[in-house]
Amino acid sequence: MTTIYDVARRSGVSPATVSRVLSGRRNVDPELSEKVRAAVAELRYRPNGVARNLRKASTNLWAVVISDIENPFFTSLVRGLEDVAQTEGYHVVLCNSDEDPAKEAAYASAVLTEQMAGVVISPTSTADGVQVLAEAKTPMVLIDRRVEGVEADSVLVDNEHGATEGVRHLIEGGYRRIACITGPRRVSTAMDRLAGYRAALRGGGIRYDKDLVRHADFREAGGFAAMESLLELGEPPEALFAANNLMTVGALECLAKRGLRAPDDIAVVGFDDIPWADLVVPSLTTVAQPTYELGRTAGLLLKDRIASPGRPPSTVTLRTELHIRSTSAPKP
Amino acid sequence: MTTIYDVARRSGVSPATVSRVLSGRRNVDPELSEKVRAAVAELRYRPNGVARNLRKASTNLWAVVISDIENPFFTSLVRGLEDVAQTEGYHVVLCNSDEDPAKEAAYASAVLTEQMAGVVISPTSTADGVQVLAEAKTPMVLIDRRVEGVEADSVLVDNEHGATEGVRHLIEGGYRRIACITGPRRVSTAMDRLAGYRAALRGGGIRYDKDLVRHADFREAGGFAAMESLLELGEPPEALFAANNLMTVGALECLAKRGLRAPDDIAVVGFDDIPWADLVVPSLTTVAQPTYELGRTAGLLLKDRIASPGRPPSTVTLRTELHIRSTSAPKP
DNA sequence: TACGCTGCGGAAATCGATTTCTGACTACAG
DNA sequence: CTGTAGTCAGAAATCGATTTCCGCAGCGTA
Repeated sequence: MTTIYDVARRSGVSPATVSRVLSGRRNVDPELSEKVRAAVAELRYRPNGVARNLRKASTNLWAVVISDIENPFFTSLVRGLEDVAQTEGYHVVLCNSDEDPAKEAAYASAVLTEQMAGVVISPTSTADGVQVLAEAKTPMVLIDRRVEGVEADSVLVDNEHGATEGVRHLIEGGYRRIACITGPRRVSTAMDRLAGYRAALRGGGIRYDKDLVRHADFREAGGFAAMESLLELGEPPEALFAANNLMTVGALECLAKRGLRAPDDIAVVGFDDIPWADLVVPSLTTVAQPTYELGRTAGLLLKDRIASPGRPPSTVTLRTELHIRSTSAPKP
Repeated sequence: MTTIYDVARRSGVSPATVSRVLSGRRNVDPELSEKVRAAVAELRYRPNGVARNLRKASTNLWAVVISDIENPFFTSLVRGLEDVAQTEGYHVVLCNSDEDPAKEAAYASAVLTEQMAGVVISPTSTADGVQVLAEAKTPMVLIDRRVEGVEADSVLVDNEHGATEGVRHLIEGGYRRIACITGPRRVSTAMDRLAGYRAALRGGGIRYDKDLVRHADFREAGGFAAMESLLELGEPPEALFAANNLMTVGALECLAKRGLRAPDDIAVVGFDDIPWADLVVPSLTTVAQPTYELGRTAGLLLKDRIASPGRPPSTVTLRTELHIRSTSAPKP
């Protein structure tokens, strides 16, 4: 490998001068500067980033810790983050935690030993890794979920409002027996969306019936099972509000398997958009989150946090958007 | 930050001994060893990965250069890669090239300066970055596409065979005027799938008609436009074979917009599975690629390549799988 | 003329770990 | 009792850049 010393020797200057020419952080005699550039080109010199990182005590890596890149919600979010990272000169390290606190903690540990510049993280239920990172004062942005007792920049979505809007839309369509499949009790988004559901019922003068609510695991299989159990009720629901994309898909599969159709047999509104929702027939009504924007905003916050570590933490809340399609058509 | 020197001082040994205790690469007096461990715990010492990387002249980073993580094909592939990386002690840096050779080259350059351990790359049309990396002898695995003149491990899919199977299935359904929307001429997968299409026609005794073939850009808009142009033919096609997922979606959107339905007005087979293809009504017949497996295989090859750099390059070709669903139902 | 200030290049310290080299000590064979 | 091989701890070199510190030269001002 050619080093800065090789370049220095070749161009008859000291390594310090080479460094100064390349970083442009100090004036250098144009003649020497030219010689250095020539030597760099001739030797095809490429600085060693690791050595630079060591000296500078920082890297240009951001970690993004999410539960699963295959979930379209995170896919798009990561893309938004990567676009910011790229323009700001960072690289993104992808970390799939699979909702496993141990994996989250392992990644957090890697963030620290590898001296990464910052982290964007969607916390698992116990947020083990978040605690470690907070303690180490690593620049960190929480996305999607809040964590009790941790002061950090966050990018959230107005889950309660979004859920309310989705459920209100069903009520306005004439549905009154509306079921809800939400996520685990320990996850803030699950509880917020449930709260939104209840608020909408209240607004519509409908009594809350806890038999119509299921807490599943935010996964496809969980949505499927929850739907099955709802259909076994003596008086099955007329409509369903499902609190994330995977559980919505699971519920739809359950309906398909039973030969039931939306909205004729049961109307459906799902939280989270799914790709090509328009192509699904009947097309799915969703409470869409601005996922790309979520990632982009997280990136911008992280950049600011790194630039001014002392700044008090800020929380950005983005709005959801109700995409009315066919599965929520009003009652005939 | 606490360093190995702090630990050494605290436990009354030399830094060398601390290093040996922690790496376990040499026998150390159990008593000293115990002292070191105690000091590590007390000081909450965490080795500095950057310093280690510098000394060892290698990092534990893999780059994965793909065109767009939002394309489900790559999403799943990246997940497969990350799973291998995790078990092998590597981290994955995500690089979206957007099919732009300049971006690809920029990422290749970053791979070199950051001393990443290896790269998994889906080359853009001119493969600028691949050339740079090949020249630098960086451990590299090509995925999805071949590159002329570059000897490297590759993981490919039997594109020609998959395309043949998909088109043959249409022929068996009684369709004879079958159109094909494929990708750019410079991309190997586009040409291989076109070759498969032609082979199937030949096998079915159907004359190849170049008016029924469109070269688009592998994107949604391109598929849409290509479909429009096919529908404007004096005698429009009875069936369509589209050579990737995004163009298939674009074509379907075009059909939807015109009020045409598959398979009644035009039968459709698409290359690449799409998520929840079963939920789309009518459900889409696809030539599915083993995308997760593709990423996993690439990871395993990369691991081997790093372990034994001298080994001659190997190519793994995986099989596609025809998923017969509704859009290709036989002609009545 | 003397003094101070500025601009710029080079020597050397520095970042924090790993690893080579050296020397002390032990054990065992002759 | 001596010589040799083997173990293991510590001193110091090392990875490759950046940056501090120092010294020299040139210029302006009193």
